[in-house]
Amino acid sequence: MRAEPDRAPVHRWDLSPREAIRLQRELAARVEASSPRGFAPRIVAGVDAAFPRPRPGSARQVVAAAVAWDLEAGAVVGMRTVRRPLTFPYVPGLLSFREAPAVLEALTGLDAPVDAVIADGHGLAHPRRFGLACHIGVLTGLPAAGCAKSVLVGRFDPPGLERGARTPLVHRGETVGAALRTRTRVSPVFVSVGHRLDLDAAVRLVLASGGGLRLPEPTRRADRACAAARRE
DNA sequence: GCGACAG
DNA sequence: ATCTTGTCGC
Repeated sequence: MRAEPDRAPVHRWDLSPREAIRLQRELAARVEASSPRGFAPRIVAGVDAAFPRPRPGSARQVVAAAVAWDLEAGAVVGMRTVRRPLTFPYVPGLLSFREAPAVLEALTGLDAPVDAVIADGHGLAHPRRFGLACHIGVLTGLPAAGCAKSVLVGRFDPPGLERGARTPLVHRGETVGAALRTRTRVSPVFVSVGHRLDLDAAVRLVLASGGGLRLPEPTRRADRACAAARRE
């Protein structure tokens, strides 16, 4: 994604957990849960982060990667990795404050026109309806979906065993995502809306990006890129 | 008060 | 997420 000349200014990241929660409540109101008219993504970016064990004496860092995947060509058309000092602890529900700063730099540094983003975490399937995917979506303005490997909040019944089978992920009486079988007989992933998408579109995006493996191809590539960037 | 808890 | 030994399957 090419950095826009006049993007909305980003907020600060050096917040206390308490301030972070307050910010989430504010930004949650900006999430749009409907898809753009005629939404037909061609290039989807997968983003991921890793945390190399700190070398004795040095500070912890976060390695983030963004990979642009062309759905039509089935090929990587852009990639970017960044390393930044780690400034926030892992707190369930506040993952974006740990990963998003680096992820956003990798994403905005991508030299390709991104149509949508898939983050490895939740979107609306979050205690305050503002998971990592929402944060990335709202700050970039891009349609975004969350694709997590395990649940943070909500309950679900096991979906059918074939690829594409899905059941609702429900939290406090509302459907916040879907348990989706991306591969026959393999444990489901949890898809939720990040921004500018409805749940069906998010599910379709994940299925369209998953070449038969459990995780979407863009996400796998981003994970692989992080692994490669870890030791450098 | 006791569990649960994305990555 | 990261660490970490052995084990199972293609």
